[in-house]
Formats: sequence, C-alpha cells, structure tokens
Amino acid sequence: MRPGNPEALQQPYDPARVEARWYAVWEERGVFKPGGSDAPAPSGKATTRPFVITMPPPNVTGSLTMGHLLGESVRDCIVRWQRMDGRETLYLPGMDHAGIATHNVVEKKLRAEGRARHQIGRDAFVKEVWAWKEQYGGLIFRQERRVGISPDWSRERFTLDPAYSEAVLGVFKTLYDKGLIYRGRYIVNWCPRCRTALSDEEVDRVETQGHLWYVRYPIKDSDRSVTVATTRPETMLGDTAIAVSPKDTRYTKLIGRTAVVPLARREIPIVADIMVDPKFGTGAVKITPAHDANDFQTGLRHDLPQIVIMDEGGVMNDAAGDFRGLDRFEARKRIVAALEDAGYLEKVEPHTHSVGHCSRCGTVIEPYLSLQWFVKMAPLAAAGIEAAKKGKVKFFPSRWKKVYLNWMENIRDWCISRQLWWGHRIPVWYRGEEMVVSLTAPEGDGWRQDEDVLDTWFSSWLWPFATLGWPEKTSDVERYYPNSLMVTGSDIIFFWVARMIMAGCEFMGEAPFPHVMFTSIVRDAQGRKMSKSLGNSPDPLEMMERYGADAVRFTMVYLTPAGQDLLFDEKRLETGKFFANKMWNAAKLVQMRLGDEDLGKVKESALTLTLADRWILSRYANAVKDITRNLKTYRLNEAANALYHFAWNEYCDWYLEFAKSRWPEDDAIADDAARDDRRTARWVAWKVLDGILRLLHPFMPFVSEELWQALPHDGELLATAAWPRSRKAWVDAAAEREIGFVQELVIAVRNLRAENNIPPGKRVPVSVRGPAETLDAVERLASQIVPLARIDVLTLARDGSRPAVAASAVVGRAEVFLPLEGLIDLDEERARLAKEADKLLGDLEGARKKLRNVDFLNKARPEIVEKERTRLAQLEETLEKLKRAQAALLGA
RNA sequence: GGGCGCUUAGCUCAGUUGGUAGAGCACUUGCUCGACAAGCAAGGGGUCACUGGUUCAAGUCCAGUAGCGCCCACCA
Repeated sequence: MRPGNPEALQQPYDPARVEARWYAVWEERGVFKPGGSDAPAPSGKATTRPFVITMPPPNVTGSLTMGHLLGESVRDCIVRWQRMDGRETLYLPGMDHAGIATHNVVEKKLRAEGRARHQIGRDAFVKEVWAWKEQYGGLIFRQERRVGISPDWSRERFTLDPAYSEAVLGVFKTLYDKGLIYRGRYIVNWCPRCRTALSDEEVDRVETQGHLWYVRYPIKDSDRSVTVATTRPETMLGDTAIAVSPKDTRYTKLIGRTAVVPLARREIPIVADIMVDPKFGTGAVKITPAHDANDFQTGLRHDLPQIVIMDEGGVMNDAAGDFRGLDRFEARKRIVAALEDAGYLEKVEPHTHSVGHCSRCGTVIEPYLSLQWFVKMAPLAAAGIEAAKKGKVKFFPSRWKKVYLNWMENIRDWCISRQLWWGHRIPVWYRGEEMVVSLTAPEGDGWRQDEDVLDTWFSSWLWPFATLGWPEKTSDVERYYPNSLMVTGSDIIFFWVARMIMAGCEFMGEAPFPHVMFTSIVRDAQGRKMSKSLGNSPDPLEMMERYGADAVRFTMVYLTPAGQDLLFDEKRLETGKFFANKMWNAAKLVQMRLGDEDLGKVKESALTLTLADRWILSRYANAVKDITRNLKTYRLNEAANALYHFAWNEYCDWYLEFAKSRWPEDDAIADDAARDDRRTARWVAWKVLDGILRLLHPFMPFVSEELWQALPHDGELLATAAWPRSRKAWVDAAAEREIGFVQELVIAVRNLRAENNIPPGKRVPVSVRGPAETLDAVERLASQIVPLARIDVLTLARDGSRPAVAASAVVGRAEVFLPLEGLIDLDEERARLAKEADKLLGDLEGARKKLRNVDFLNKARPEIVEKERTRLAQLEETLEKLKRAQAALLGA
C-alpha cells in the first residue's frame, strides 16, 4: 500500500493542471503498450487472448470534430477498461491519407497562393501534400493526446507508409492475377470539378426540382415524329438511338425506322429494349450510351456508337458541334432555347428527381464514359455475407446487420482508379499495346506507369491487418489478428466496414473483428452532422480547454445513446465538468478524514460494519456489476449513468453524510469503540472511493488517476490497476431495505421542516409513533437519522401518544411528528395533508381494482401479487394515518 | 419504389427479458451548518404522437395512421 499525497488536492479543482500531468507518466511507464498492464488477470480468464482495437484513421485534412472525440472517448473507455480487467491490450493508432479530400484542400491552398497543381507538376504537388500532412497530422496527434487516449504510439501507421503502400499495391496485383480486378471503358460517376472518377459511395443523391423536357424527334422519310422526355437535354447531342418497349403497341410500327436528332441532324435507329418503362414519359427514350449508365447498357445490347460530347471539365467538346466550348449547364439552356425556336420542344414539365453530387465538392456528377480500373465485388462479398449470417461478425446495435446484408447482396463493382496525384499510384505499366501489373518498373525501356492513383478506401480496407505488418508473417499479425472490436460511425459502414470485412475474409481467411460497434453520429443543434467541411463542430481543443478533457470525454460517453444520434450542445459539457469537481471534493473530504492509519493493513473481517457501511458496500457491489454489464454490451451511456448516480447520489449524498459523524478529531474520541468505529468508517469510505475511482478511470482517466494517487493506493498507477469485481458477500438486501427506511424518514423530516419554513440549521424535536418493531428499528438507526435530519431530541412514542399540534408525515408504518406549536402554519399544514391524501387515494383505487381482478390474482406471478397486496396494505395504513393527522389538526 | 429510426417533463434526451414513469438543464423555495455555490436541501411539472390488438398487466410486444429524419435504388 502506498500512502496518498495529502498535499495533492488543492482547491479549487483545476482540470488543466491535473490533465497536464499524467499523460507523460503513462507513456514513460509503457502503460499503452501491449503488456504494459500489471493488473492481475481475473481468475479463470485466459490471459493469452489480447484485446485488439484499431483507431479508424482520421483524414489528415484538418483538425478533429466532436464526432471524432466521441469515437475516441468510446474506444479509449473500452480499451482502458479491458486493460484494467487484465487483458493484454493493443490500441493501434494511425492516419489516413484521404485521397480526394486532401488533394482538394491542398489544391485550394495552392490556388489561394496563385498557383495551380498542373503548373507545378506531379512531384512538386505531392511534396506540397506531404508538407501539409506533417502540419495537420501533428495537430491531430496533439488533439488525440489531449483527450488522453491510450494507443501504442510506437505502432502508429499512415496509409502511405512504405510498408503499408507495398501491401496495398500487392493486393492490387493479387486481385488482378485472380481476375478480380479489371480495366475497362464504362460509365462512371465523374466529377467535372475534381476531374476524377468516383465510386458510387462517393456520390450524394440530392432530391432536386428539375424539369422534364419533351422533345420531338422527326422520323426520317415521314412527316411524323416521336417525342421523348429527358431531364438532361444537352445529352441529346450524344444520342445514338431511340428506344421503346417491345410490348408497347403504340410504337410497334416505329421499331426499325430511323429518327433524326434535332439540332445535330444525325440519323439514329429506333430500337426495342426491355429497359423502357412504357408508363414513364412518352414511353420512348433517347439513348445516350456515353452519358448515362442505363443507356450504356442499352447501347451494348444494340451495338450502338458511344459519342462523348464533353471533356473532363464538363465543357462541350467538338462532338457537340455548334455548342462546343460551352459549359454543360449553359449548353442545356442554349439547347432548350434552340429546340424551342425550331419547334422541336413539345412541352416542359416540372420534375423532381435525385441528382448525384460529388460528396467532396458538391458539384453535380456527370455519368461519363471513361477508361477505369474496377474490382469485381460479388465474389468478395460472398464471404462477407456468410460471416455476418453465421454471426462471425456481430453489429451493435444489431439492426445494422440488415443494412449491411442488403448492400452486400446487391453489391456493384467498385471503381478504384482516381485521376489524382495524391495516393497509391496504380502499379500498372504500359508500352504500346503491352501492359504489365507489377510493383516495380518492368525491365527495358519505354515503360510508362499508369497515371492514376487508387481510391483511398482501397488502402484503408486493409487496415486491421496491414497495420500489423501484413503481408509479412509478423508476430504482430499472428498475435493481433483478428482484432477484437471495431468502433466507428455507421456513416462509413459501406465505405469502410463492409470492405474491411471483405478484405479480411479474402486475404486473412477470417473476418477482421467479431464485433462492430457503431457510435452515435454527432449533430449540431440543427441536426446537421458535424463535419470539417460544414465547419459546424466546436474546436475540440477549445472545449477541452474550457471544460477539461475528462469532462468532455465523460459527457460525450454519458450522452451517447446506443444506436441513436447525438445532438450536441456545448452546455451539456457542464455535466462532466461538475461531476469531476464533485469527485475531487469527495476525495478531498475522505483524504482529510483518513488520519494516518495504514488502511492497507486493515482487515475487513476485523471491522464491525455498521448498517450504513453494509449498505454502501452492497450498493457498490451492485454498481460494479451494473457498470461492468453495461460495458460488456457496449451500452456505455448506461454505464456512465450508473456510475454517476452511484458516486454522486449514493456515495456522496448519503454515505459520506452518514460517515461524517463517525470520524471526529482525536480529542473527541470517547472510547475504543468510537475509535474502532472511526477506523471502520475510514476504511469503508476509502475502499468504496478507491472502487469508484477505478470505475471512473476509463471515463475520466486524468482526474481519477490524480485522486487515486492522492489517496492510499495499492499499485503504481490507476491506469494499470485492477478493475473491481462485484463481491457477492457484500450484497445485503436487509441493509438496503433498512437504509431505504432511514432515507425516507430523513427526507420526511427535512420536508416537514422545509414546508414549515424552519431554518435548516435549527435542530428540532421529532416524535415517531408506530408498531413496536418499527420503533425498535428507529431506535437502532437513531444515530444515522438524528444528524441527517438535524434532530435534537428523538422521541419514540411507545405509548402511542402524539403531540397535540404538530406537522406530520407517514413513513412506512410509522408516523413522524414535528411538535412545533406556534411555529408551524396550520393552514398550510392542513392543505399539505389534504393534498397528500388526495394523491394517495388515486394510488389506492388502482391497487384495489387490481386486487379485485380474479385474472390478475390467478395469472400474474405470485410475487407480483404479493407485492401488490403489501403495497395496498401500506397505502391503506398511510391514508389512515393521514386522516388521523388531519383530524388532530382540526381542533387546533 | 424499398428499408430503417424517431415522436416520453418547458428544452435536450435516457428507459436492457412487459409489473407503481427517469436524468441533466431550466423553474420555485430555503441554505456562506468544517468536501464541494461547479454546491446542499426541499419541491412543482408527463392521458409516454394517435388508433386498434395481444396480455391479468403495455412507454415497453404486434398491426395500422400521422409528422419528422436517415439510408438504399439504373425516377429517361
């Protein structure tokens, strides 16, 4: 046992001072490294299975948001708990190069400096991005440490680390060799501003109020025409057919005829195709294979030409004839006008449809025909689907399983090439018609590497094992794969979680983690997700400055409901701040009263525990069980709640108040019994506080460590001390019942005082009347009751008498009287009693009705019926007593 | 077009096998009694969105309705 430091707890509590102290200590002592825990393993638990969790690597694009902070708080809470529980823990940190996102912010920065990436060239640009990474990566690093998370920093990874990059490129080659990666000209989501292809997941669909333009296409060698409806009239310049449904009798005669594209005056065939819905629009569809995914497929079926009419910036090209050089939206306007002028526009209808936008810059996506690399996903998804169905991967909350499966079962191929410079350059080499997939340049001259880089997620989907040194057969891979848990936001379930599961199954033969826990999405007051791009997240560092890291951590976890979003309001951080302060002061009180006894030498068996002691130990055992159970099921908010209320409302509000009268100064000690009782109170107060600090540590690591060190403590650091176990021997239902009665009695007296405006400092006489066994109990508990209720003389009215004029209340089977003739306001007291009685009557009626119900008596569980009977008797007795009290006041 | 979530105190939200409705903030009243005013004590405030069903018993389970929000989908 180490002595506490009595100088430590200065007033007032200053989080900044405390929080500056411990992080370096933990790091120096290697607490964060696997095996850094010296906590004894709980008996019966295998120590060989480590607890492994990786940090979802934040983007290097900027600073963290409150959303990140929630994730970090949740993860670290679980990690610290597991570490204290005796598991070897690995928490692996890192960062993501975040391809497009970073690319864009650096490009923006260059633009602000009057430079452009194409001017400075690829190498110089990449250098700029690395410089940016150093700057902002450093900021994120500082933020993460400030929150107090406990990862093994020596294993920090970046997705562009040389070894990691090699793993990424190796995976490309492996999948290519297996035929799961292919290159081809297909319609992709193209962002004309970023000038790159995107995956389906990187496109945000936005309901947009647009128009449906009905355009008349003349039929060749006829004076008739066919009308088609379109939302993007500018694409007509790339039309290569008109399609109708084969079942649509209106158009049967037209199939095989030739139509003329207005303005372009190009002749195109009219074909029958199953993709056409006769009920939509006119039932005739213009086909633009190079600018629409559906039309592309139709085009293949009918062997239609593909005419690309725009360049990579969304500007109309030579194929657009008179409209060349116009931006696509300007072209739309001009084309509509030209159609109208020429009499080809039949009508315009308002039309709401969803339009794809680039999730990075908001630009309207252009379906664009281009040569890209793809991953064939269905074969990879199969194992991921099975893993979830067989329960190898479980989601918390479980409803996400359905979302996951739905996406996986309808998975589409993944476009992984990006026309950017920041990222893993595609390991493919070309020379004329030759193409080689290789991590290094092929032998010989004239080879030119693919210009594109890979989608960021093509590297981060390997995170659970590439961070461990894979594909090398490292001991880390051996020991730490699969990981134990993934904690992340549901917003990246497809981007990342699903793909990690697929990659794990494919390359490691096993899902990367058995559990996925989704944290709340943190939203602002308007319900918008907090994000860097919106700039609606408070600065985490500022929040921690203002409230303390402990407070921010605790509050975020305390507030996060399992499976629901979290509407963040800065004011809520006070909850954590005030709680930390409360714990500080409670510890200060206990420390002041501990004296110089070596509590480590005290044996529980040698102590005579009072009722209050047995009660708090019982409540403590219960709290440990409750908190641990909630942690195990990832209901961290419930765990935080239980801890908060046990520590504050039971330990501070009641137990410490009970204990106060038992630890007087030495010169006030009357005899050995009093001395023993003082020692008992000291030991229990310390023991339970020690437990509270252990329970608190995962939530508030700094202040709990500080307080633990200030008190006598067993072991070097709280961070590696053992997680408390719930001791069955401490569970004491009788003590809980009896203290329950004491509390009710004390509250009743306090209430009588308050209602009658008796100053809190003034001691009052109290008389209690009731059955003998109740009075015996009151007598036995008097030492607990008297100081808390501020009673001067406690009279047990065994003769059944009551003061003539008194305020009264009913507690259990007893009546409590405040005999204060002349002091109490009789009218107010009468009104209060009447109101009480009124409330009781309602409850009473309900209970009676229930117990008259034969079905209830026969079908409800016997203990429920018994409980109801007891309750009814209680209510009746109470009402009776209230009535007597009312009668007594009548004559006064 | 599918799927999911939410609707509980003035506000923001908890509520884990159905068994007397909870917290924080806000509000009222009173407290510088030897840890804490970032506090203590006492209190007011809710037909748990609506309708129906299952059940002895529903905030909790089922079905439907309304409003809000989210996700998915090749809505020319």
